[in-house]
Formats: sequence, structure tokens, C-alpha cells
Amino acid sequence: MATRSAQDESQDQDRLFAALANATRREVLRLLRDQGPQPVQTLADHFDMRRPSLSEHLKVLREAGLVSEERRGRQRVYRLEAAPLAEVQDWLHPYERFWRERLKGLGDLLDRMPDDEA
Amino acid sequence: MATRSAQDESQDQDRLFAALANATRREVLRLLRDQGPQPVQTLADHFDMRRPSLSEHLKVLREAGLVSEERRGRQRVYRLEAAPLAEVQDWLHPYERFWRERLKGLGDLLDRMPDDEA
DNA sequence: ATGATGGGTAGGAGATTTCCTACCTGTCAA
DNA sequence: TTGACAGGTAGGAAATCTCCTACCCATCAT
Repeated sequence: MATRSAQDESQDQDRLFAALANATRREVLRLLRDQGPQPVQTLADHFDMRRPSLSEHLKVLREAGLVSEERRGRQRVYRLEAAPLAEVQDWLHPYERFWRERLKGLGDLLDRMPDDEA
Repeated sequence: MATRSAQDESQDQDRLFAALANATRREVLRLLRDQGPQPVQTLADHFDMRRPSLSEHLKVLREAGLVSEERRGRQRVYRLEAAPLAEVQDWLHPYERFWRERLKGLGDLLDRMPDDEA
């Protein structure tokens, strides 16, 4: 197995978070998740945007490893590749106790309040 | 409680993901998580960047709700506010079964391979 | 009061993003 | 073979991001 440098990995992480930083791209992921693999035109129907622009979004998603394409005749069927999202979850993990502490604290506070103040 | 429109919420989500789409800002969050609340100068020591630039990153994080500031004398102590990250986790959740399926498939495949090929 | 310190804002340069129109390639049907 | 269709790339405009220097305002110590 080819070993990847720490630099490569943080560059991957950059590409991943950057890919998610756009509402259109997040919506593409949602469509592929909820409706399964589909060709570009079917995806494009959901957006108020010319096809070449969507093509570029698909390219960003491809380069982040979040989608794959399969050529079927003259169509290219895009499919969700969720694996990189596990890395987002891993990134999130060390923060989890912080927001749970906060929510717990809020819960405790509410518990101590009379109902009509809560 | 003031009700927030769906538009407001998707704008929040945009701000949140956009805030995370920068390595410097993610590193600020990590520092606040691992080293606790601290003033700007202490944070700035970790970056090869002028202070005003870091100030702007802190502003982006503030507007995403990911940090808060407390004025102590002439210092401003920044603190991690992890709550919005719960929203990232919520966003992630519907994707989880997809990457788990994939990993499971990979695991099954490896199980069927001779050790020296795995 | 005055200077030094902490940290923000203003304004601008250069890079990057996101959209567009125009055009190209590959596949299918007549 | 010719046309139509799916979808990519090229190149450019406008917006946004990320950095900078210069400057401003508070606070604290002298």
C-alpha cells in the first residue's frame, strides 16, 4: 500500500471541506443519496443553473472522492461515494463532548426552573 | 421563541460549512479545543500570518457561532462554541449507512482474500 | 496625560470561486 | 453518414476570499 504523507492527507481534508462548502454541491449529494445514481441531466433539472456549471460542481465532488461516474452509452451516471464523509465524522469526534456538555448544562438548568419560566 | 425561516437556517448552514472550509480556521478550533479559551495573541503565535488576517478568520468563526469572545481588560479571550458542530453531525447522519455499507463490503472482500493479498 | 499594548477596521492586491457562452467529443438513431 | 443528444472543456466576467499595510480605539502602567 502506497503510504501517503501527512501533507497529502491535509490536502485531501481541504478538498473535502471545500467541496462541502457549497449549497449546490451539498444538494447534489442529497439527491444522489435519496434518489440513487443518476445521469447529469436528471440532476441538472433540480437547479437553476446551466449544465456546464453543474459539470464543474461534479468535478469538484469527483476530486474530493464524494462521487464517481460510470459511462453508460452517452450518459454518465453519477453515484454517491460516501466514504470520505467518514473523515468528516472523525474530524468531528473530538468536539462532540464539548457540545454535549453544553446541552447537558442547559438541560440541568431547565430542570431546575419552574415550568412556566422554561 | 423567535421562529426562524427555512431560508435563515440554510444560510446558517452555508456560513457553518464555509467557516470550516479553511485550514487556518479549523486549526483555531482545534487550538481552542485542546488548549482552552485564550486571547488572540496566543492563538496568533501558532500561525505564519499577520494579526489582522487572523482577526478576520475569528470574525468568520464568530459569525458562524463557532467561537465567542469575552473581553478581559484589553484582551479578548476566545472560546470554542461547539454547538453548531452538532448540526454538521446531523447533516452527516443520513449518509452514514452509505459509507458503512461500503466498508462492510470491503471487509467481506478482505475476509475472502488470502492473507498475503490483503 | 502619555506611551505601550491588545486587537479591531479600512482599503486594496492577487488568487480563487462560480457562473456564463461558445465550442468540442463521443454515442445513438435514421 | 448525418443529425441530434449527453456532457465535457475553454475562456472570461463578476464576486468572493485571503492576505497584506496602515490606521483606529481601548485599556493599562508610568
